[in-house]
Amino acid sequence: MKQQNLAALPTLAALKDKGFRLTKIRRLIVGAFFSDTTVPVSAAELQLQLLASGTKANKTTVYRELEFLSAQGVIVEINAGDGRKRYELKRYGHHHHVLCLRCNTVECVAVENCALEEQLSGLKDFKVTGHTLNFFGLCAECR
Amino acid sequence: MKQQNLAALPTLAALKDKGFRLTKIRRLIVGAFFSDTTVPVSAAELQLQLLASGTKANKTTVYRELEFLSAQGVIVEINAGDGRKRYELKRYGHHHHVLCLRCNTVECVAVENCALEEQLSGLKDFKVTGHTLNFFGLCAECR
DNA sequence: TTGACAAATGCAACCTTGTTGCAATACAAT
DNA sequence: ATTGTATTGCAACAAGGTTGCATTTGTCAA
Ligand SMILES: [Mn+2]
Ligand SMILES: [Mn+2]
Ligand SMILES: [Zn+2]
Ligand SMILES: [Zn+2]
Repeated sequence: MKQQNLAALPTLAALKDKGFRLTKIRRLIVGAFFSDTTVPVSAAELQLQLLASGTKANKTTVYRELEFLSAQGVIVEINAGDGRKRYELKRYGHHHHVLCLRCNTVECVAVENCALEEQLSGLKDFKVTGHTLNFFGLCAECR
Repeated sequence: MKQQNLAALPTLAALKDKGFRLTKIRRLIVGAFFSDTTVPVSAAELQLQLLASGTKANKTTVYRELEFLSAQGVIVEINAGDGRKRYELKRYGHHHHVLCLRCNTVECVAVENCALEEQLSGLKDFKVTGHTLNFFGLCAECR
């Protein structure tokens, strides 16, 4: 019962191949992103999850690991508009997000084929490289 | 040549009718929002504009005035995803924004009839009350 | 196994954006 | 001019995040 989150293993192996180390915290964080919850998670939430599972990680370490995993393309940063960044596995394709204004929960919203950037007009000299579409309102529990 | 930004006057008169005072800083800030630049502005930028035009306003005052004008429906808050809020006159209808990732300039993007919220599906118990669509990339000067 | 070296970590101090309590000031009605 | 209160300034605070640097730990080669 030691090694859960089997899906995380290829990712960890790839990181090791690139010369990075597989530390306890790194394994746990990657494992957390691969675990059941598909909800985007913030640095503080992640730190708490680690603590709950018995590992005390410094705030700086968590931030640095999130930055690292983003740079390595393992996770992506999500800015839902409230004051904190969240992260989720990059494997999910392009999609949008919904934020509850009361409990600040973020949900992912699938999107078939998003053509928002093509529909954009009136920007003569602006090179668009991406977009974020955030809906907000009240979730089931909060409405 | 004392009173510029004539378009700001009805707004100021309406505020006065509601019992609020027309202080120097309030006049200047409302005037700034009505002046030529239609680019969304942050608290710090606004404070600098005031300073450049000869009026020193405290940081707290600027934040409180932006909050006040938002509450009064004169301006709206914009969250472009970088770490700072911006504000613009509420008179422009619903539209979206473009953020330059290098110089952090924000531009407004008109939108004919935005049906993004109607097209949203798969959220059984979530009551959507609004959305923000931010494009990002490189502006003319930065690309 | 054991060293050695670099990657990763912890800590404290710092930064930015924004907020709060409270005393002092300045509108505007009288 | 006087007065009541909206507004302001100041200092202190708070959340989220970053940085420098000394210490620890993962990895690999001997
Ligand atoms: Mn998502
Ligand atoms: Mn705008
Ligand atoms: Zn909620
Ligand atoms: Zn730019």
